[in-house]
Amino acid sequence: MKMTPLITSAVMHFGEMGSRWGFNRTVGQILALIVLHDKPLSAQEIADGLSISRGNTSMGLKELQAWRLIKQHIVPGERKEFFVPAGDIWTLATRVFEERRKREIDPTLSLLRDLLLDEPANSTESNAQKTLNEIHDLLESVTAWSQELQSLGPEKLDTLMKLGSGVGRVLELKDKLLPGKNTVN
Amino acid sequence: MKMTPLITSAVMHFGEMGSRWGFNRTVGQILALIVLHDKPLSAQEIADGLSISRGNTSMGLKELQAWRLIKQHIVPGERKEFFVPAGDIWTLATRVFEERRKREIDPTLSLLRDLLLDEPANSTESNAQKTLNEIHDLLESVTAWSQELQSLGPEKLDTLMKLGSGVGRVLELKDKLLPGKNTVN
DNA sequence: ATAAACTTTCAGTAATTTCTGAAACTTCAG
DNA sequence: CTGAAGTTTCAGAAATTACTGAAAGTTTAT
Repeated sequence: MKMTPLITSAVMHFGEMGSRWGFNRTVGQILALIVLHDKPLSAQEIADGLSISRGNTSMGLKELQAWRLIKQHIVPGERKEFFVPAGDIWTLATRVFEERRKREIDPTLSLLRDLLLDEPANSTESNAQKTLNEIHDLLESVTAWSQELQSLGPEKLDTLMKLGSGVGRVLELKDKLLPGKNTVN
Repeated sequence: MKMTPLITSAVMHFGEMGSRWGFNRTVGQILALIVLHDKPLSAQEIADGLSISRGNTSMGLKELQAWRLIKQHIVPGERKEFFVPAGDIWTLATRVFEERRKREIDPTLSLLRDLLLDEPANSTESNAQKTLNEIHDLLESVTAWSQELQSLGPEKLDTLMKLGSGVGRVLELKDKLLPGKNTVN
């Protein structure tokens, strides 16, 4: 499997960024390698290409499958397992986004719900609860919103994003269009 | 400074989540502590409350200031420095979002621009470039979008988020409203 | 100018995370 | 059933990241 200079720099970069995106260096590298090659890759090719151990490769592939970013690809007549991206770039981005939401927001939402059920023991707690409640509401909005965006699908998402500063204007007009929706101001 | 059970669990939780949100455990704990207390806190109170070293506290506070999540608060007649949240919950969320975008997206965007300038050496590279270009466009959309959302401000953002499934419908109607905007489909 | 009250820095240590590679496991062909 | 071709697991090693605390730095009052 070819590792041209261009591909190498991209792979290395995605490795470095990996840790910021919720997975570790090798997982990032493996993902980049698989996404940038149109041909399905075997675990061994990946290990060789990145000069990492076969064991590490196996764990990385496992994690990428848990994130639903790659999938197995069966080559008829071949014993080995091959891997390909689980979808197009938009799909992958969406999955990363979704998965991070699960890890970064959901556990907090769940804790906040519990904490808000307790009776405040004094004014300090009562005040803290007020803040926790704001955080809770914010996270719920974000969650609902992100699920809404998910359900739009790539094309509409793209339209929405390209709408750019039009969003503000659409928002101003929305009351006339959608009288059923409640207004905040 | 009181550490009631409720506040303690919240602080501990935000500490654990901290690493997932881009900063480390103690930084998360310090932030939670400051946000949940209406009174300004001194570095010493924070160190004591969390049982961490004064040095670590100092570094944590520095980082939170770099993220623009807390600010100094001068108490007349006091020599010590006190710290308070840099704004309301929405402001803080926005800042975290913005800061993460800078760390997680901008460097990649910049690398991709460079890689796309190179002439592809062969068909493998040319294919990889096609994919890199898709990633580039996606990240640019996300960046533009997130800046757009920033500029709406908390109230409108809240309206937009609460709009929920109305977003899809607004989108369908937008052509009639904003004939100037280009359409993707 | 001194000292008290406070903050920051940073070298060394501790804790955590990641990686390796050998052993165990699985699957298939003959 | 045996062994070859492959995959996974996991204990220990390596690398990275976070934390401590003593020393150096800063600011203010006298």
